[in-house]
Amino acid sequence: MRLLSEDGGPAGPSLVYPDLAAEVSRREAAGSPRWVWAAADEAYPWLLDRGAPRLARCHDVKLVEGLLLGHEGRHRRPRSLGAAWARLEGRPEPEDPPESGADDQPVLFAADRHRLPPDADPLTALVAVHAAQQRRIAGSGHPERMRLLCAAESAGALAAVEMGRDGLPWSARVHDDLLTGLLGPRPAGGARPAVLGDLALRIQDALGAPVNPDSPAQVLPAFARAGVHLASTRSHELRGVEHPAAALLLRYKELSRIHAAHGWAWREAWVRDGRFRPEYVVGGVVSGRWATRGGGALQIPRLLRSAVVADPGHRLVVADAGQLEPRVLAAMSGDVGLARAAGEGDLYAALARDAFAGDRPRAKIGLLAAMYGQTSGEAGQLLAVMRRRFPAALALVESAARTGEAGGVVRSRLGRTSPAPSADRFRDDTADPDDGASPDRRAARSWGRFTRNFVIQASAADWALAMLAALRRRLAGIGPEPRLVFFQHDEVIVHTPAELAGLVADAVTAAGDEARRLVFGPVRVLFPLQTHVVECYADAK
DNA sequence: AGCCTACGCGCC
DNA sequence: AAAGGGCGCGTAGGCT
Repeated sequence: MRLLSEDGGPAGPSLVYPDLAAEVSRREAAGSPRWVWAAADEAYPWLLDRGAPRLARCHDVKLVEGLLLGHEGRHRRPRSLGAAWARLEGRPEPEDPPESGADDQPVLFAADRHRLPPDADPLTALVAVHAAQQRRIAGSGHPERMRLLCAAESAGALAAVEMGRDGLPWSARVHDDLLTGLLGPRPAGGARPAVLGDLALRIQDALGAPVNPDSPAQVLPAFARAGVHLASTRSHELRGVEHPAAALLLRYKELSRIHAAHGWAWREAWVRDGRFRPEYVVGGVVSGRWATRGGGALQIPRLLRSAVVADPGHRLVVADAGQLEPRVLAAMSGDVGLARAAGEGDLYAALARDAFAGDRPRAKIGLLAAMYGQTSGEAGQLLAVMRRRFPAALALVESAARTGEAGGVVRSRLGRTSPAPSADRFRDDTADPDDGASPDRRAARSWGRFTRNFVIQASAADWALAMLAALRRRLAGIGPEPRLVFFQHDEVIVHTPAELAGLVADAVTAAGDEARRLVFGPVRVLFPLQTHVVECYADAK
């Protein structure tokens, strides 16, 4: 195993260590190095498997390359170390390898893993690409912001590996009791629970026709024959239907979804040793949100959250940033009225009091419409109120929408950049504004809604990532036991010995403040993290 | 059989 | 006048 010596630099010698994990351990304890590697999702599990400690900091070349390419308007170029190095050398770029799950790649800087040509020395390439990335960061419009973004993204990569390995505490017994209560005893051989078959029969009786309740193509005509004309079989539409089959179908949908998506088969696939271990994909969403592979980790139904139970003597510290996106809009736009509302704990209530005659639901709809670009129904009217009372906030989102409609790109607070619209999804026809309903125009408006939301969602992700990185560092300061076990957009769960839960809760609050300061500077907007110390996730709401 | 899209629903 | 953002993943039903 090789490691670049401290005084090495691009031309310096590399050192060879028979036991790299031990050397990494020694250096991590001796100082606070920032480890530079091609991709944390490959190198870090490999090191942890061999006894390396948790590492404080890293620079993930692949993730940083993705951020820089996006910022430079080259979203679709390959991001691997080999591709970045080939661009530096003026060689043809290799395609990125297909994303895949964990593997047992036995070496850290193996050329083929990163699409390096056979004659390239991986360590030389890594050093050269890292240096070039530092120059590109320094040359970006806001170097401090881009540096922070790259550091937070890289820290996120460490947290993602750790969370995927630690897993979310999951009680098979509680889960089983829930399933049995809803679906009856587990049928043998993966068969459909009797409750579902029974509901299907009752639906057929009610409709007077044999239908598969899972098939909208069969259900719609069956309802039509019964005199009920529906545009779709979506739940919100069925809820307004008097026909007895509607209620039965709604119950069927609810239960069959639990069975199919989070039933016994799901648990056998994803829960081992009392832990649900999804694979987090950092940078999996262009806005900077994480994705997951397998297990649907970002959609754990509320109904099943009672199965998330702390170990004996432990607690879950559950923290979520309420109303994050409107607070982000307030902080970024500097809108005086919205910032005043965002200086309070319940932003929507403050907004309602200040501008919507105390009607909180209408205030919420108006604000969401501004951020999502909704104008149908009541939203259009509420939007007019928003525009009059919060002009700076509306100007920000509407400017982002216009940029997108014209084919331009927008950036988050820290510089994460929206992709340019692809030619097949978008053609600019602003020269022909009278043709209001043309497919091209609709596509442009759709892209405008995307960029409108991007500036908010991506800046919220900036904050969340900075918060996660700060929290991870603060938890390490408490000790080895408190562990991040879940992260979902604006929510984190820490699993900790009960006696440390108070310290963990304090660390959460401090991390939120730190993220606000780092990402948005000295703004009055609050980003409150609601923190609950519980034994069971379901008790946190 | 595998691959693709449409639909629908869970989460934020 | 009208225009609701981002995901993962299940089944159905068509295709090769």
